[in-house]
Amino acid sequence: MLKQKSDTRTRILKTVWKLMEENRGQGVRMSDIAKAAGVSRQAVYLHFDDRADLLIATTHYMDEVLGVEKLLEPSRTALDGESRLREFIIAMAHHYANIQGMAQALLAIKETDAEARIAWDERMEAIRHGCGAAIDMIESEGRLVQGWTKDVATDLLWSLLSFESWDRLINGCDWKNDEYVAHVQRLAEHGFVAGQKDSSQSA
Amino acid sequence: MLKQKSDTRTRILKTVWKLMEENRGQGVRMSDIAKAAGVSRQAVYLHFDDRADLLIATTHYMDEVLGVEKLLEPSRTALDGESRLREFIIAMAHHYANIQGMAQALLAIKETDAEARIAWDERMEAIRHGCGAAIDMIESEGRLVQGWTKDVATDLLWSLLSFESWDRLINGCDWKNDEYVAHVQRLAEHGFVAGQKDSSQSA
DNA sequence: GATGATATTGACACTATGTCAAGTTGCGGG
DNA sequence: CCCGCAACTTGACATAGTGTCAATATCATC
Repeated sequence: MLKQKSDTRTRILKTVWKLMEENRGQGVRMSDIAKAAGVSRQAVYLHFDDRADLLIATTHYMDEVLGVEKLLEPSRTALDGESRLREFIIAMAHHYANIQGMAQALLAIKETDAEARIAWDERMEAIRHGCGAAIDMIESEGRLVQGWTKDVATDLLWSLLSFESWDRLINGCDWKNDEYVAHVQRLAEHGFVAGQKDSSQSA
Repeated sequence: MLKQKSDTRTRILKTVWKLMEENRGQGVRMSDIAKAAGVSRQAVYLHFDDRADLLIATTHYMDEVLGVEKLLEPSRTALDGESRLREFIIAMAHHYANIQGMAQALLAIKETDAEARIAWDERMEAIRHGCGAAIDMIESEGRLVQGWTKDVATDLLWSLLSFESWDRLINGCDWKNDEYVAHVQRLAEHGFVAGQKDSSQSA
């Protein structure tokens, strides 16, 4: 691995991103990446340890470019738990749409590569944290539907908002991303937020 | 591929099952299977076209042994939509616990193998059908929470009851299977079934 | 014009899948 | 008894993709 953040390095990262999006993360070989980036296959190994390292570096690059922090801001600055939850779902939906191909690729190699698994799990943990923050806020307002523990509600919400879930609904059920947002918001609010403006059968 | 349902064939299938459970579906090679079954590696190819074919055959064998039909009976014979949903969730939870390792293995190869993908999708479709049946029944009783389409509710429930979701909650969040059943039932009923005995804030 | 970092080229080792051909074992029927 | 078939073994081989290594080329810059 070379030290500097060279031009070539960035070009490789951009290429990986592009190829992963084009091929939904599947069947992209090291040689494909090299060729598309206009370098030799070995040049890739000059900059990255191995395939896993390359993919992980790409996700970091994407985070940087996409500005994940900024994406989550509306959720973090929300004034009440319900809107925090709503905004978080919006943010996740957009984010997943951006990282789709790479996520699928990472998801695949994490089965066989320990480092990739760690990288993936870290990300999942971050999302879980976001879920937890929303649930905590809802609970602190006394609006968590009775019967839920904060932990249990967080786990369930986390599962509902997982990439796999998004992928199934978007690519398996052909939902549009705004449908995903609307429906998942509805289910999450029904399931976890008490005291909504009607919407259940009580009217 | 040989014709008869020989002893060896069954022994191989049992071995695959066992190894998949032991290793959570990961890193099980054709040679491992052969060795554990006490046959040569080539004997495996005498009975099965390739790895994908073998794994798919194993799932069929498991279905047969586990009696999937019987497992779903309580759900299918339920008298109302709400209990149909509850029973379906119980059945899925048990089933997932039984097929865990194999499911993970299939999940992995379906990315690269078209036939495996088809086999997996078929199973998913069957589960979706079960979700749809419960939702239909709930809707026909006029108890589907307002705002849902049958299709949308089915998709969401299907996603909630996916193997990936179960796996995340059981192996990622360390839930016990009865916790899974209880919590997922609760969320599903809150989300989709109107007119429950209170449980929301209206009291 | 030597130095060091960057890149190329081609050869190679490794792993796992799947294929092929030749040989073995066991068993039932003529 | 032995023919022949089916099931199985053995060992060699092709292939695909990853990762490694060594020798060489390019080029800026001091």
